[in-house]
Amino acid sequence: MDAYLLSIQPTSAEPIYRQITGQIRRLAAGGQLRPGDALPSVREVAAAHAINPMTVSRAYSQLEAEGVLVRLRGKGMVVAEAAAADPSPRRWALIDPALDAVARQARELELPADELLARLAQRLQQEDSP
Amino acid sequence: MDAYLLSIQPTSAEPIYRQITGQIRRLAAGGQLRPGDALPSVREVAAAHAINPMTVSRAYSQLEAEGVLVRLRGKGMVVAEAAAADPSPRRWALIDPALDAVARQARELELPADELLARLAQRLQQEDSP
Amino acid sequence: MDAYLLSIQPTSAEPIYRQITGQIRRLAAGGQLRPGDALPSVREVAAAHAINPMTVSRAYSQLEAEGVLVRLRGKGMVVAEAAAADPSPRRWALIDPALDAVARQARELELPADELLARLAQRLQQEDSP
Amino acid sequence: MDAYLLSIQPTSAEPIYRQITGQIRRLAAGGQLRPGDALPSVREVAAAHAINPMTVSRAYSQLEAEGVLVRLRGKGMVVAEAAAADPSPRRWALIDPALDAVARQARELELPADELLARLAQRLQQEDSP
DNA sequence: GTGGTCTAGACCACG
DNA sequence: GTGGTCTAGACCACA
Repeated sequence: MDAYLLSIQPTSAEPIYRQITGQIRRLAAGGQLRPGDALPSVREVAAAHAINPMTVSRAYSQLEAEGVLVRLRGKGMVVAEAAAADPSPRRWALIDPALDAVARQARELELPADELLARLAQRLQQEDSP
Repeated sequence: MDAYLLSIQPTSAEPIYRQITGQIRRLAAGGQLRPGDALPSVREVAAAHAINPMTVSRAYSQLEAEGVLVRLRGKGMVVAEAAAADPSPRRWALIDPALDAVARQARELELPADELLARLAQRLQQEDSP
Repeated sequence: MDAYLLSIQPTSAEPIYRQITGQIRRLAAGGQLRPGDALPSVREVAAAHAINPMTVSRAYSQLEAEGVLVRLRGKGMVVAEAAAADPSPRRWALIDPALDAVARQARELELPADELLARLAQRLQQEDSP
Repeated sequence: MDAYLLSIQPTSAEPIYRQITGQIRRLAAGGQLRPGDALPSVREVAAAHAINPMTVSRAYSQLEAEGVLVRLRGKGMVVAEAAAADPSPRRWALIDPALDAVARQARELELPADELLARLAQRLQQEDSP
């Protein structure tokens, strides 16, 4: 995995270390990161995104505690065997909160369901191609 | 408006005051809160949800600064005249970030677009009826 | 809970933050810390043991991620409802690794079982009284 | 001594080189490794457990520095004459820290002494037979 | 008052 | 080379 594949937005309200954990967690659950795949080193990620190594280290440590990554001493972090692509139900569980939030906000804004779905469909297509 | 119409989850990652401002802002933008409508008093909201009155007050003050609410001496806060239901484009802008997040997460999880849309559609229906 | 009830040994091979997490985890599992009990603030613990607040904060955050503690915004950390005293089997699971280590080392050292048990029994009594 | 008699767990929290030094030190103190006994070569151990030869070499060097092993040119490492089975008091000293840890954890978990001793006794028996 | 986050820099442990 | 740990200090967000 390339350090630049992570998308870090330092200005976001979401803490940097949480952006990292969330993305890696989802990439592993979705199968784009497979058991045994090596992750970019803490220093690589830190340099690539101009952030502090400890911030990256914190994210990796948390993923290790969750069982998503395992530490190979002296070699770095790799995706854990136990973190093979999640079965469908567990993957949906990871996106459920975001879907709930969208539905609630749409109801509060009284936005029509059909157009909402159309807008989401458009985004899903756009991001598929590139 | 009834104090209990607000949905507050103290354990959520989203700060309490932001849950309040977000919901009121969207209810006003969507037209469910109309100019002149009275809001529950700070004490009512605080008591109803067992949260700190200062937190509610802070949310109201921020909405006042935004022009969504106005403070009527002795009567409390009411929805501002200028906060009539937003035209469509501005309303969509309020939900765009949440849509972006869903699309990005779905791509990372490699979730199929059709089922994702079906799941969202289901939630939109469910929440419409009750 | 008093900040001084934690036993911190800065010279130990075990990292400080792990000493904290281990002790709190076991005290909650054993019922000496009950759901709702407040923990000493990060700053209190740091001052009491002359360690860096961030070290304490790191331990608390990890316990929150595990579900042992919950954060009450602006108030501090309390023991989670879900962290009521563990049933017996789960508590034993927490000490199993240490028991395994003792048994393995005793076998390697060819130490007699009866005297080993006697020595452990003695320690268990000593620590019970004070 | 056979290379496979060492029990190495690369994922353990205990560093690999320390697993090696600890086991050999205890086997020598307990008399299962006697002065003059040959140890498996660095390459054998490394191959048998799929670990880095440097790690094994480092463990051996440390044991040599302690006087547990001696390096015989062309023959490899053998147990030192001075490393005859330790007298009882010194052997107990090697297991004391582990006993202390068990006692402390048991107290924090509020586990009953009698059952704890029973569980340890069971492990000591089980591991004696095979 | 509470905890959260990040930085900068140091030192260590491991392979 | 790898990650781990800790410190010191700053600033922020929340209640």
